[in-house]
Amino acid sequence: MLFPLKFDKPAVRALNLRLMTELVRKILSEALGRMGVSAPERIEVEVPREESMGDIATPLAMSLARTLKRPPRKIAEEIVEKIGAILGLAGGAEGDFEKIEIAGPGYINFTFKRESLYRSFSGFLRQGEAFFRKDIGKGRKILIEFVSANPTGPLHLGHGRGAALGAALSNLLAAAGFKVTREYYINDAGRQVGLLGESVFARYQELFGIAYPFPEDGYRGEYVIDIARGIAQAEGDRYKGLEFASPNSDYFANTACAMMLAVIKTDLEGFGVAFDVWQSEKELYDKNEVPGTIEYLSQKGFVYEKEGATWFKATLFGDEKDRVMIKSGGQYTYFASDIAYHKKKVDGGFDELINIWGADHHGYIPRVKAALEALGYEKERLKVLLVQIVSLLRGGKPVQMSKRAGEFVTLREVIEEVGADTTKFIFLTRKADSHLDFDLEVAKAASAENPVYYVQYANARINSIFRNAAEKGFTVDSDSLGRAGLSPLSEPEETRLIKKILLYPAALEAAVQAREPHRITYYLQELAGMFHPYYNRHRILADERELSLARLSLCMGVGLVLKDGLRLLGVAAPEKM
RNA sequence: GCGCCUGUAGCUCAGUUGGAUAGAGCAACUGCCUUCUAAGCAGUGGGUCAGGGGUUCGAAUCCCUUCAGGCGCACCA
Repeated sequence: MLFPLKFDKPAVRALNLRLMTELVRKILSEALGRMGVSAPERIEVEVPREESMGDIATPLAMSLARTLKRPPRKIAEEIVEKIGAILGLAGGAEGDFEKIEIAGPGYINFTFKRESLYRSFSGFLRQGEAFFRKDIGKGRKILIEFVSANPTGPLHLGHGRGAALGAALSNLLAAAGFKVTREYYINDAGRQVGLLGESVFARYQELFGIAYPFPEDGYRGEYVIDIARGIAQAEGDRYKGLEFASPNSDYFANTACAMMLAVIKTDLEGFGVAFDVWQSEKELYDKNEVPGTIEYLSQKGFVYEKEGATWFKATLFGDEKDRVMIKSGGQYTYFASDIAYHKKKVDGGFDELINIWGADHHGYIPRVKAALEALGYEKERLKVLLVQIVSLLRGGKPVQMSKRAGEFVTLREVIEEVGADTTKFIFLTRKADSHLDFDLEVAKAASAENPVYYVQYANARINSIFRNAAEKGFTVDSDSLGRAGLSPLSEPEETRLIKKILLYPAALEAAVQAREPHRITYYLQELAGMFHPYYNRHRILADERELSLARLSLCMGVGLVLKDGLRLLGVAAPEKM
């Protein structure tokens, strides 16, 4: 069943390249229909590398060559012929295309008329943000869990990478019509917090001159002493000389954990990363959700006892071995609470769960997915994004970090040294699963040539132009500029910029679908990389008023996209630099 | 030993989900500020897409294999 072709609808007429690709798809699909060929589910279209190859191209004829058993160019010819007939019928629509031609091994290249591009661009200025947005999510609920660092120490650089990615991805998905919940899971139960508590307890005793044996695997960082001081300040010497046992041990563990968490929250705030929910692991125990979940799995027959421990039959769901939930000593494993946690997530009515984990946890994925499946959910519902290790360098040399001695460079220190925007931008110029070398000297000393400044500077320049334009009596807002005539724009760079801007929604969509914010980063660099040379070659505020107005419109478009993109990445867009 | 990630220009990395002649930024060299911000611009050089096989009209992209780096293979978190 073919859709009705109505090209003169404003929705198609006045929109952007993304819709233009849809227009091309529709035409192609219709052409195939008339040839008696069933169209593929998704007709491939792409932006050709060379400008001379048109604005949009499709390798459709080539991919059909096999099934039709005919030469690609012959197929292309027939498609183009049908398109000619369709456009003739549709009336007015042919006005959008400058030419449609066959090239290379069988590409069909579409070139839009310049006026058509200009019309779309003006529409964009008047529409504003609505132009960028496509409702891809349609209200689907996504829970995105990230950072979730143990509250036993300060955040380090790797956490920062996860934070930057999670925040940007959340922004991106929310902008695309998903209902996003940002969540931090706090591992505030179990052995590690106890160990933190004991470490603090030992330092506390030291403050009063009492030698308390420091726990074997204790936390040796400087911050432990800070916490001990804090407690000494609040409570004085009332714990002096006591044993580390309940209820004192609980007090120290909980207090240390709470204080550490407060530091983490402050650091994340300083990094510009916010969460909607802080989910406590301890709360899962307090509300009996961990034993409850095990019981639930047990009723389904996925649990057994062996050698005094309680096991989950993970192998039934594709994991390589079964996993312990309750140790023979009676304690729950981390995995046990994790099952309960993920049950809570899916029970919350989320259509999709995204976890951002450090790559060193990748071996953990099959068992969590297995647990989800045992709970009755498709494992596809959970998507785990692995963030690779960040190697911290200074001047090309690795910065020594000894976890044993508790010496490591924290996220806060890096932010203080190189700045939050730069740090985020560097994280977001890599895809998550590639290793990342973070060189402090490069990030900082090269700040003049840092890519983040390159992008921000383009926006600052545009704002500077606007200030000057306002002084000269131009009305500088997107609505009035959206009504300016664009026909004075005759430079090839100007058309190129307009096409790039019209491509922004497609870039967003690709980033959303792939769940990869770094695509936005690259897009912005490309856009800025087109604007700076243009600015350098042509005066925006030219002698003729009409030309100035048209160029101001162009600048407005560039600025709007830059600001929107930076905002999604969580990076500032200063008006002056 | 098994599993996952990575390998693209001297360095750091992209590469639109299999398409046309593989890109950018650094670094190197040469130029450009009395005109809207030089955190900028113009120009030059730079490649066995780790190696080898395969799949097909077409491969950096998919499959197999070898090599190299990283990370996992707990009744740890």
